Amino acid sequence: MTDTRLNKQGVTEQAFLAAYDARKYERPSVTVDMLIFTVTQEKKKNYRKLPEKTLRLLLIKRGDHPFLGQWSLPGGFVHMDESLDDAALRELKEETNIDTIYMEQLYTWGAVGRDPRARIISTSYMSLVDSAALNVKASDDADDAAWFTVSYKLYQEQKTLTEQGHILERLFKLNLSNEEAELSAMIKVIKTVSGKIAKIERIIIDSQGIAFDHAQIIQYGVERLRSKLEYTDIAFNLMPELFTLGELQQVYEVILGTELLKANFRRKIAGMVVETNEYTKAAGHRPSKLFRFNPNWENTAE
Amino acid sequence: MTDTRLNKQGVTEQAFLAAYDARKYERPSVTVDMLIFTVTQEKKKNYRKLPEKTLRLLLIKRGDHPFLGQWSLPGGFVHMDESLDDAALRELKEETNIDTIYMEQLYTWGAVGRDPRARIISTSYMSLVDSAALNVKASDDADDAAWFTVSYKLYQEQKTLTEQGHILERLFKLNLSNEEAELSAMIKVIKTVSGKIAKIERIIIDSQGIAFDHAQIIQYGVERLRSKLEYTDIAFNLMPELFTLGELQQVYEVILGTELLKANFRRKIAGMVVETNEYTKAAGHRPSKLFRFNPNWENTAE
DNA sequence: ATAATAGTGTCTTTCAGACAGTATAGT
DNA sequence: ACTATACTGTCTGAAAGACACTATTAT
Repeated sequence: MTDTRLNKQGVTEQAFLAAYDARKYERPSVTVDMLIFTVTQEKKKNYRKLPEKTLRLLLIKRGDHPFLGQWSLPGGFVHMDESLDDAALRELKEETNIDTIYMEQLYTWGAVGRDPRARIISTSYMSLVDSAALNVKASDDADDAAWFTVSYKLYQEQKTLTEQGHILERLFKLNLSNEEAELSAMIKVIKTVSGKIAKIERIIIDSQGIAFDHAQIIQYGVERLRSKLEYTDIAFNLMPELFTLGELQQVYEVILGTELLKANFRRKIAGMVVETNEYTKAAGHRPSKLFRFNPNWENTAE
Repeated sequence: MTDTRLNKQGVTEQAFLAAYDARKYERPSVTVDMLIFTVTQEKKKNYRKLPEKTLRLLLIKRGDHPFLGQWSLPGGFVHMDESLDDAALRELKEETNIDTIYMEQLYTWGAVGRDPRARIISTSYMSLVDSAALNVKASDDADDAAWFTVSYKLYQEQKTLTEQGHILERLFKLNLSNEEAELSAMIKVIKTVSGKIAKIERIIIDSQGIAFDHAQIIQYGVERLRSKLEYTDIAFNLMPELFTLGELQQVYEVILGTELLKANFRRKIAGMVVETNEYTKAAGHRPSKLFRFNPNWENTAE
């Protein structure tokens, strides 16, 4: 349809668009930052014991200023001819070489001084990958990528009552470690309630070896991952095709940072899985049935 | 601290940053789009009946190409010296003249062709305002702003079983109306489950009078508002200082689009409110106690 | 008196948490 | 036999849903 209506300047839509020049104004740069999580197995410590699982995050060692030598989230600039999601998928593919993957937009970070180079606004994405599918081709890229074990805990909590409400300050400790490096950060989350108005503020108190504001982005991502684990089926993106319920429970436990009771856990996830006729072998104890994801699981959320 | 380390090109951080020029690359424009919700009262239809409440959204009539004459969300470009949040607050202030307000970032929209003028990436924010505080100074701005009644309903649902899972297609109908105009859109939400990989896609099927991809942004916002209503205290941002529990329930009902049972509703919100010694007057029925928000309500979520 | 809303009590079902018990492989 | 995990049954209490009942005002 050709719209022939005129605007106040007496110009048609076609002419208006042809004359439009976005470059008249200064614009920020836009990047995507990827939180790529996986869960890996350690070695068996004992012929009986199950191998321990750990939550891992992919980071890149910076080879240039700023934050030279520190670790940052993989990511890059959004091209003019690709959508935000496509840019995220492209970065993901570059780092992990996996196509079919769970990916979700998290949040867009837009503080003015968050990147010392220039005004850069960054949209963060979270994706979950099965480490079995990954190990085939990991970090074959030339850049200095490495997986870090993620630990995220509440460190201190303080509540102050005020006249109109209260202030809740919580200090979280984020630890990222592997054989090569040990990174950490403290993130302060301040919730101020005054009358009916509540405000939440997040500040990086101390960032050791983590570039930019990425400690905060990681904190946000871990919290989202934890909360979504409880009411969606995202955990299965971290699992191989076949798995035991014990392994699935381990994944929940390592992400949530708590122990769960077996009987209750099984009840909770019962509808999400389908049993197979296969069993594990060569365990120093009773073999367990293998399950797969139930693709007809009715998920009310999202 | 002055970092004197050199990168691979033998340049210090200081020199690197001084030479950095972001303008070398083409960049998209970044805007914020505001979803400003309020709940207003209709006239009493009967000396006994409570006045009906409706959920309202603020829209702006476009006075220029593209989408000339259609309605869009208020918003604008992010300046180079302000954060994303500050840009959103500025837009909010321009439209409503209110400072202390609930505001939350929703999602960032980054499809390539979403704006015919140029490559524009837009971060959407949702804010909730008390209509009582608002009516003092509403839309005094020169631009053509108006409040629209929001109706959002599931229209059609279709489930197709496939070999590896299923496809769930849901069609939602969004209606925005006031005395002046009647806008509508159909939004299709497609959830594809294949094996363990689930994908959600949202498409605008038909947008009548709503500019750009804003129908989709509104749909996303209404869904977020509904879900947050159930597990947080955001509803109180739509309430005046003092309110009756009946009024509060009306607000919940009009947003959720369902009727709630009084006794159960009261149980649910019991901890969030504090009673006062005041009562409503001149009702054609038993007067009701006035409540205020309980600022010491322990909210576990977020 | 009546129509409308205000406010309370309680039964049932569902679900989460806790815990105790039985089953079964490999060494 | 022992150890570590696999798997099941059931008690409890909390929360959600449904419904019935009483209270109180302006007209």
